Amino acid sequence: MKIGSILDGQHTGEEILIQGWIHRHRSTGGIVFAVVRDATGVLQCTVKKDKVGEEVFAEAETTDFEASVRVTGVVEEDERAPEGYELQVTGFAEVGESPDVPLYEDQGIEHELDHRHLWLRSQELTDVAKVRHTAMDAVREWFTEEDFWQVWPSILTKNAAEGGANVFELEYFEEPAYLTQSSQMYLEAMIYSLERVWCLAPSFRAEKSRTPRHLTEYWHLEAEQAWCDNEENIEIQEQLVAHACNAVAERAGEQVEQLGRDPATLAEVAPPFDRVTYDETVELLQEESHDISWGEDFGAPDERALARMFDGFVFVTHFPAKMKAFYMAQDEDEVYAKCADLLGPEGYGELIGGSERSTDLDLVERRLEAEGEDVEDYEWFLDLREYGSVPHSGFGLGVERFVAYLCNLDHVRDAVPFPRTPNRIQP
RNA sequence: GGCCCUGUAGUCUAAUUGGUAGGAUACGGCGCUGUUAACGCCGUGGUGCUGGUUCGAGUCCAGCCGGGGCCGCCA
Repeated sequence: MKIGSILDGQHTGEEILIQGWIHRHRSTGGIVFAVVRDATGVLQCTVKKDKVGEEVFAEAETTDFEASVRVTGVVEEDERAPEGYELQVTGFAEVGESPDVPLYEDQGIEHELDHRHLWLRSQELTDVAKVRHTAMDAVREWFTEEDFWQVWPSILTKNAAEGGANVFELEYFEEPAYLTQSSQMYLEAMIYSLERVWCLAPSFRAEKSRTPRHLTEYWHLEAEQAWCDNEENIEIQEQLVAHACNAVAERAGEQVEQLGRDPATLAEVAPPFDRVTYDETVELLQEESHDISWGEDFGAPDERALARMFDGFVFVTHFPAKMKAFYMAQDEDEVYAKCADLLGPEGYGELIGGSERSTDLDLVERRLEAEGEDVEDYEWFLDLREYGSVPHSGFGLGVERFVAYLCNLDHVRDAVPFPRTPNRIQP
């Protein structure tokens, strides 16, 4: 029997069996209170010595925190129990003992990360996992509803892309290869048959970034659409994000509330989001005495200031083309890129980077060369512009950053079960 | 790549100008028939490593190792 269904009042008065782990354990001599957790909730099990006999009582009294147990008993409504229901125990069996489990109320961050495999049992990380699941579920259903096909690109690649030296290199038999930083180029290849595609794949950055917004391995939600310009691209993003926020509010409201995020704020998220151009943003920041001039990218403090000005999600559009990636479409003067970054509320920073893609074979080649890339490695990508080229756009969302926002986390590492940071690859 | 902080029992932490390392929690034992991170009493257990300064180092210095925060880079 699942604890959740007991807490829903479906089994009051019945004798049932639950299976779970010891969440709390108290004893007053003649009564043991064992609070048992399963994936659906926690339930207090009350073991009375005069009801169960010496042997069962001893088993319940000596069990450990986090031990796994099977408990039988009669469900009763009782206001003295933490959840309003408790199990009057008739049988108690430990399945797996748990001597000296290194989990405590007051853990330092180092201990917590060293024991991440156990700390995942905490209420907080369980709530985050459920919210993340719900958000990704919502994303999938939105894409399907909007005629997008989910596709599965390769993770091992020859193309460094994004013009970065920050790739993880590995030996692919005798030749060097890399872990992907973005699936974009593979998605672009697939729009010629499926037109609208999306993927959820890991991306890797070999960058020693130690900030609340960076992981070396993160999950990248990317989409690419044929026959789509920058404007429509933005509309897709805001609808997708709004749908996911609304779904989380509706289906995981309890979890986000527990994590300190008011579900109502997520329920209210709706398109259209605010938009500002890069030029306007620079002016706004300069008015607030930020040290920024035209042609410079925004820093984290700039993004936080912007978040305060707009109170919600905001798109910053039309960045100077030379600041942005080689594949972005540009205006006629080649000054601005047809792109948009989505900044999250409350200083969560850049959640999405997206753009219309350039179909100008010549321009893409020039930009690649300017970034010191070997054009030969990109032949296949350039081929896409050679054969049946089509206006198209796409974007990439940082899943952990989005989940961090949904869950009110102060660091993206808690948005993923096993965070990878520059000096942590275990557990 | 830049700036800053930090390392004391299993865990969280205290220790004044350098002077016998204290508490909490966990764990072990005893007690307790309605606990809510139960409680009461008793017990075990500690200064990351190497060197230096000093009569004396958790404290000051150097190096090493570990960890964290902020920024750049980006999602």
